Amino acid sequence: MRDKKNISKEEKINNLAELAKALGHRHRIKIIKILAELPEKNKCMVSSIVEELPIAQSTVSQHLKVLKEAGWIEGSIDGPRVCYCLKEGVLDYFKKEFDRLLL
Amino acid sequence: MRDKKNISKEEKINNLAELAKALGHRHRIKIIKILAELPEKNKCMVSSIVEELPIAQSTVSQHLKVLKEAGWIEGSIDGPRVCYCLKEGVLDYFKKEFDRLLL
DNA sequence: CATATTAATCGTCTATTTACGATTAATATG
DNA sequence: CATATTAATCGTAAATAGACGATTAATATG
Repeated sequence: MRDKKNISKEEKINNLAELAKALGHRHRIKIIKILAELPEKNKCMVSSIVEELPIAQSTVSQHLKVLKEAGWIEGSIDGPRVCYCLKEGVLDYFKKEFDRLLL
Repeated sequence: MRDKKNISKEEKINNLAELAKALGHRHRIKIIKILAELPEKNKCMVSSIVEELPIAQSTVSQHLKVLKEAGWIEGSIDGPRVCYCLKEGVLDYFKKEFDRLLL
């Protein structure tokens, strides 16, 4: 989900596939869920996410990278911390693309 | 998406993850698209799907297996042919679960 | 019954994914 | 400045995924 404008149908399929693939792991769904449940516009630091998952910090970091590269989340630096949040509108974007492609 | 009733939240996450993971490949999205665009209640034989994809028959067969096991599609035997269709209501089911879990 | 058609499965190869601990880099703090 | 905190990256191991051609199994058909 790099750029939403001017992309071909084929690219839309690749796009949706990449988003779906990134969604396709229980720990990553959990991460998205955590971020989706944050109060409006809030961000969540990595250590909080790590606490909520039964896997190592380095593994969480890898999952965050997958989600970021697919376009689900974005991070920002806050001192020695890094905070993540869902990309604006990404839940709707995913559903919309799913609909447009398959319904 | 084996059984939609009486499953825990954790199982719902696994469920959604499995559906999303199966959706997360361009050729499998194409297959779902082909089946989604069939006239009401129609089925599509494997050879037709193979024709529409740039990969070998055996590979298509593997993708169909992934989609079937995740609960996206079902197959029925018709003479020497096998015909597939989307599982009834699966597109809505996926969207509903996505919403329930993440919105 | 022999042959053709159709699709699943097998065996194999290569690439990717998922996990971990260890290390590194960046920033805060005493 | 030395140390602590935080998160990314590295290296690695094991498992899974995705592709192929060859084979198999099941059913139709001449």
